[in-house]
Amino acid sequence: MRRIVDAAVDLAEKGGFEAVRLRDVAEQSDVALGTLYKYFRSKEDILLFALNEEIERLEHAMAARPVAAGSAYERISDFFRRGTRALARRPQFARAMIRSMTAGDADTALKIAALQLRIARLVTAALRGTAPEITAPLDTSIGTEREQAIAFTIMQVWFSSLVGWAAGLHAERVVSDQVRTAAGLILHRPDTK
Amino acid sequence: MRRIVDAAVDLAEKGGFEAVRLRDVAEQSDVALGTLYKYFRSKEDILLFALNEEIERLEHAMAARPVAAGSAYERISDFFRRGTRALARRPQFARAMIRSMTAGDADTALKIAALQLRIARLVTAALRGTAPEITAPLDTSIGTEREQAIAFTIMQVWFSSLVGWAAGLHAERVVSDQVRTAAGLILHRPDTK
DNA sequence: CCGGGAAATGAAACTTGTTCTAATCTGCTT
DNA sequence: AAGCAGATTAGAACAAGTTTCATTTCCCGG
Repeated sequence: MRRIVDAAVDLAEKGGFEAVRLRDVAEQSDVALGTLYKYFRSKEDILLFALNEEIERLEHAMAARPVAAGSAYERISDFFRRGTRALARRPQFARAMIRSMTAGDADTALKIAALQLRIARLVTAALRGTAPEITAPLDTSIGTEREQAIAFTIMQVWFSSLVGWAAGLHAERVVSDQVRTAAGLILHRPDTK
Repeated sequence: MRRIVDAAVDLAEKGGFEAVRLRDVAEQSDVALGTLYKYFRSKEDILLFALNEEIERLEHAMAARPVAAGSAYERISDFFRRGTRALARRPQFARAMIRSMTAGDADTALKIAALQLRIARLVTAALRGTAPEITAPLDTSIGTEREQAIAFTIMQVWFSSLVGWAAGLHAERVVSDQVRTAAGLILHRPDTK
């Protein structure tokens, strides 16, 4: 199962979503197709599992080195810049994961909702300038209602922008810029630039 | 070609994206598969063509009855409520179109970028409280830079929310609410509720 | 009326995600 | 050691998007 995910990630890094042919994944991980489908319901399911691990990594990185400097605007900008950078470092792989997020079947939608919560916790922490409590149960709500609304809204902007990036519509920097613009509008930055 | 789109829309209304089987589309529109692929590059291409027509319809509706009442916040909320309602009226069909938007190949990405511009023009018009100039060329920019940033940001929130709705994650009202929340944060509404 | 070329057709082939099946293997219990 | 349950395998089969191709139809200038 670890081998399955590793093989899928390996293929995704090389050629993106389409390159993750399940027959290849099965062969490269020394597993039969049937076994693969015992562990994962679909191709997207495998990549979402990988995405989950990436988010865990991001959680630990943010817990180890929280964005502390400056205003809320600066912290939010920095947080998403780091997150975007982490994705753009392996563009094909990131594209594959984003593609999996937009599959749109009810089955994976629930898993994505859970991922959203995890990220929202990180965003809210960055907004408040505190370290995220990554060991707390997911339904522990932090921040005021207003802070949660801000975090969620900027996450949505990030998601939209990432989808555009994944489709090849614009570059990594545009993603950071669009998020920063949104943060500026919400957090009353004078120079939206 | 009209027949092709009509057949695709008909099937999409009944069963969503998966129900649009190209063999069925071909049969229902009395056309061979090869002909279908002469006019459209892919399944998504057909549905994006339909989406384009929907946006045209929205343009005319907004030009005929522009949202004029109240504050910028109220106009924006009303605009997106109307847009969301128009989609939710034929949920399966809307899901299919949204699914096509997230396909993520470079080919369709450009078409989607053009659609974005069209909608952005409507949003900016709603923001300013003017009627959209739907006959002007698309690259005519209206509004200040700040207005364009606001329009674009709220569009991104709308898109994210629609993707969630299309995946069955939440109801139509949640889409309107999330957009309203974002508009409230940006346009300084006291009662974000 | 005729010939030529563009467009459409029908059908098969190919690809890849997903499912199914019969055979085999593995570890555990008695 | 025998036997059984459950996991695993190899491989076929199926579904649907996409491509290909030989043949037919259609239209139009001469």
